[in-house]
Amino acid sequence: MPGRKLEAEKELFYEYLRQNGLKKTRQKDLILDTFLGNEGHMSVEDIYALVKKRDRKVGIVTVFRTLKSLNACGIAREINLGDGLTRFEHCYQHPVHHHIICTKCLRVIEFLSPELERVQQGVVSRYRFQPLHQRIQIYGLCEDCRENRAAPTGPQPDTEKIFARDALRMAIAMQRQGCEFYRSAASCNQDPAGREVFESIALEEESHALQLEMELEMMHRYEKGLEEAPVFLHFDSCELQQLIPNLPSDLGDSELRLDARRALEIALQLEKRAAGFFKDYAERFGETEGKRIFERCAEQQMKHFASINRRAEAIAPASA
Amino acid sequence: MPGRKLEAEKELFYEYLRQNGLKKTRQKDLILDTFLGNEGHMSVEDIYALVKKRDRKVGIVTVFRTLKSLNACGIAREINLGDGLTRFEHCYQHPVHHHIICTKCLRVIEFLSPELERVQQGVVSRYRFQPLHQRIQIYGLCEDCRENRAAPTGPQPDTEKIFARDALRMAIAMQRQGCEFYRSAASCNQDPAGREVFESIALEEESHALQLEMELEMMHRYEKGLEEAPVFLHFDSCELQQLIPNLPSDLGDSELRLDARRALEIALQLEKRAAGFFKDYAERFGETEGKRIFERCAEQQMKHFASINRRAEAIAPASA
DNA sequence: GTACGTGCAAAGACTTTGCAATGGC
DNA sequence: GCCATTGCAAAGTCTTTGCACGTAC
Repeated sequence: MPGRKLEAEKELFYEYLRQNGLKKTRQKDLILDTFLGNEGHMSVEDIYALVKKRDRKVGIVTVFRTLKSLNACGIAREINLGDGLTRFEHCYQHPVHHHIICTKCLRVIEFLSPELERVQQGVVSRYRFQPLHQRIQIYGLCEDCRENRAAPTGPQPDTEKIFARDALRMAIAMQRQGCEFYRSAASCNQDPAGREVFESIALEEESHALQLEMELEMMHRYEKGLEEAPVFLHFDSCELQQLIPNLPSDLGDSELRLDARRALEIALQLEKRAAGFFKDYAERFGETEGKRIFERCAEQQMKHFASINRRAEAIAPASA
Repeated sequence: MPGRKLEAEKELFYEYLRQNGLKKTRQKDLILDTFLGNEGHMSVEDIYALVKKRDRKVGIVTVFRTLKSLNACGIAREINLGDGLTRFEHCYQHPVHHHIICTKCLRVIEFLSPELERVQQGVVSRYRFQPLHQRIQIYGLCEDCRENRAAPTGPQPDTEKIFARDALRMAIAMQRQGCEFYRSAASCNQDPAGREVFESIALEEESHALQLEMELEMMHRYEKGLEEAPVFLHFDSCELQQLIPNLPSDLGDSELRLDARRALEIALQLEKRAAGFFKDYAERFGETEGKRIFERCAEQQMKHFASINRRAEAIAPASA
């Protein structure tokens, strides 16, 4: 599985070479391999040192030139972490992100925050500015350095994996929240048929949540250290909360009475919103595993929507 | 008035020199003057070119060294706008801010967004990271470049002035909102004494708003181009809206009936919140004119609070 | 008079370019 | 065989350092 991605990256590079009339060489291959085999934010010198270990005859100029190519074809991204060196990070199927940099141990935390993006979008739009790329870097001291502890040095899972994990976590949170909503709606509902509807949908949500949790479990098993890796995608649980429909509370809370049809309508509302929400999220990201998870969730919600809709139509055929 | 700030900056530099056993020289003075006399984000070369016009014998090394000193004593701030040059911007009594950079015309828009700050703070705190400084830069195309217009070249007012303007604008918006609230509360209120209270407070707010507006007017008159300068401080009017108390709406909206005492209590609530709000804002910024405006507003709101409080006590002496 | 300041030149750090030999295709 | 590639050296860019002379205090 991880090998497949490596292959895809190499193929992408070769394709780039072909399309530009460039040639495949031992050195380029070696540099690509070295770059792909190392996570983190490496300077030219870093990569040169690693390459030299494998072939002492490679020149640093070739490393410069090859990294420029890797940058051009979307495998590497040139970044500047404020130390005057050009550094390169993995770019292929990695979401664009921001950096938190410890000025003491030089550890870099990558993160993404749709809320930050939203606020920023609001700002630039006031100037009618068209943003093309951005640089958000926060410098300071990490917890370990502040407390004079050694930073953990184990191999870090790569950002795409962490992003996928966080996407799954978000999907699970959504599913769990839906589940809880249907359960509480069922328990409040005095109408037996409506209650039954909520209960059955809660079960469906539960089963989907379990499925996602299992998937997350598998992911953790395959990827060492993934579970402990710091959060990458910051999502706001309030955002999820807002998708939950309000139960009609004109009556006292305990006197809720929704028949099957009304219950199904409410469920349709939630499923539709959730689908839209995930679709929206999926669209924010370039081709990544996380994006695919969001897409899948949106699809699944739409399917659930459709199945609930069929049920609603069976009760009372739709008008129009 | 602007001369006074210049003097303060020079004095700050001389003080720095004295405290570090360094010497005051013709060259340092010339470089400081040149830096202070030019807004914008100048590279060493830029400043060197300007300095050379006044004294051909000055060396670029001296410019490098002097700018390092200016950076060290808080008059200049070293920034990196992604073009590989170290640039310097005014720092003394200028709020820290972010940059939007047009990659075509190289124009730089400075901005500040407390909301962005808030989101960012939320992110770093999840990593228990202690942020010390940050770099937020958005690259893209400005409106003028997208539409192939020439960028306006008039002299830009400096950021501190624009910040002060925006602080005033915010204070005015707050005052206007309060005014509107008291007016509408008065018109809804069926209790004559309560209505009179709201009306009189509305007048006080109005007078304060007018005072601030006059101040803004003066500011515009003294500073060419200030009125048209793009927004620097992005504040969210919802944030202001949230300070407005909800009128008790247990009854129908038109049946509001608040006696003088209740009306005064509601006014106290608003004034207190507003004072807290401005105090909070003032605390976010270093020594700048904008900060002082926020502080003054907080004070004024506290005074208003006290005066309303006296009125409330006159009606019914406070318990405890 | 002492010690920092200055400006020149030189060095340093990072990156790019020129060029002759090499090696894909 | 053509032409991109490579690795060396050299150059380029931005910045800092070394040093002898100058000058502020």
